[in-house]
Amino acid sequence: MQKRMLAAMLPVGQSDQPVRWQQQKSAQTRLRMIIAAMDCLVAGGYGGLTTQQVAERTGISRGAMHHHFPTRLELVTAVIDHVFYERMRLFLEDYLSELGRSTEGELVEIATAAHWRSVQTREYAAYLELAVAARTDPELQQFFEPVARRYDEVWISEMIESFPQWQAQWETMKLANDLAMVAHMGLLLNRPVMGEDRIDRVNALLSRVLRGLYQS
Amino acid sequence: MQKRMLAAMLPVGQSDQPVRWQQQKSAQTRLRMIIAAMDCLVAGGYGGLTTQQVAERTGISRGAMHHHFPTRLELVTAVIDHVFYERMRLFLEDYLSELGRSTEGELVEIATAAHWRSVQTREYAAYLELAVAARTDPELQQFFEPVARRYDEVWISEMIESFPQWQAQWETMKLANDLAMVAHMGLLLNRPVMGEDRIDRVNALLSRVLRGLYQS
DNA sequence: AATATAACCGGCGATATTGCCTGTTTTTTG
DNA sequence: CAAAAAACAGGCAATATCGCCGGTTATATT
Repeated sequence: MQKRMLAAMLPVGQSDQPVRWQQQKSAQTRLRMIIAAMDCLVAGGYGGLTTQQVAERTGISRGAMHHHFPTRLELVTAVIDHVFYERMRLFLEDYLSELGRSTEGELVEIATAAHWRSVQTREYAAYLELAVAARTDPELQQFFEPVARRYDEVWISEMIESFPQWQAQWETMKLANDLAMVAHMGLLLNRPVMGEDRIDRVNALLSRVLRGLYQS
Repeated sequence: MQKRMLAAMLPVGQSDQPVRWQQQKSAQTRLRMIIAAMDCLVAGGYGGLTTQQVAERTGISRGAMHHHFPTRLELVTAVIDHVFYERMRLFLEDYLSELGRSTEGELVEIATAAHWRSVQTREYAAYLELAVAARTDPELQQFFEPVARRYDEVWISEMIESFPQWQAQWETMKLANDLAMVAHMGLLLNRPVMGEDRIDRVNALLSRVLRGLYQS
């Protein structure tokens, strides 16, 4: 099931593995640049995503950079695709491994805990910077929002198919997912002010609320 | 009660009203610049808060700007103070007026609805941009976080004193407030993707959860 | 092996932003 | 009324970022 989700979010140009040396090297360099750009986002926000920084972190010249991504926006769009794909991949990897490890326990709590862990990854931090910047940058918004909507749709549809036991109350499932999503994002942004203790209490309340939702 | 809250968040230099013409004019110009800076934040994020834009929106030259705020950071700190103060003032104004208008009804729901309205103001949008930028900008963080913590403390302490009927379960009150705070922030950031319908449903669920919290 | 293609390097000009500086007008003070 | 102080205007150098270009090395094609 997770393969279908990932396939639906796969960045363009990554579907077929390269065989030529140059293609492989090119893909590697592109990936290193995208990861460097992600690090720039985490370190300095969208404003800190500068071509010089990316080139320096990647270890290549700005000339080579211009060869792979002629303009900054093209790099940004590649980062957008990569971030959404990796966000979903890492969540599925973590969630499914946790699902196999714990013999029993509430699925809702496992999924909620996995989601909370997923928002603490570097990929989510980069996504957050892009999402916030897209609200005030029309150029970025133009490329970010469509992908964000597609990611949301894939997430919802796959959630429905992955939990057939709750298919009857899939509206409730969507609602619970939305609440966890927005609450976790808010917790992350308020972490410096709130502190870990209050965050843990809110997460405990959230887990209790979501569990109750499915039982009603 | 609200006077004490506001006094605790009052920006420095605004406690005594100016009497001289020049002082008054200077204060007016400074305020216009701060408001223009807020508009810049809402329009283009923290990166869009540029001295040229502020001067242009205010209608003064960059030279006059340098007279009132020698450096960009000094303007930003003034904006920080103003945003927190206005955020609290607008919430209290709206909440208290709504409290006097509706003869009965749950206090929790009225407060929650008022808080949801408060996060849709221009002042909150500016606060959000500053809060997000402060996570990756050490310079901004240095001035933002202390004020944010003080705002949080004033909010909590005043909440406790304003609702003596729930003083016995003030831990629950803090928890409920935290959940509403983070959920509303997350809703706001996910609005472009989620859409109004899902937001309304999450808000309805949130209201139901918070009401239940106080009754248990 | 020779040519073509791709990856990569370093530098240039254009643009934008910041801080500071000099000069002018308006208000306050002695 | 003259001098001092404050509000305001416009310009200049320093810095940073972006897009682009010519040239170089490594790889692929025939």
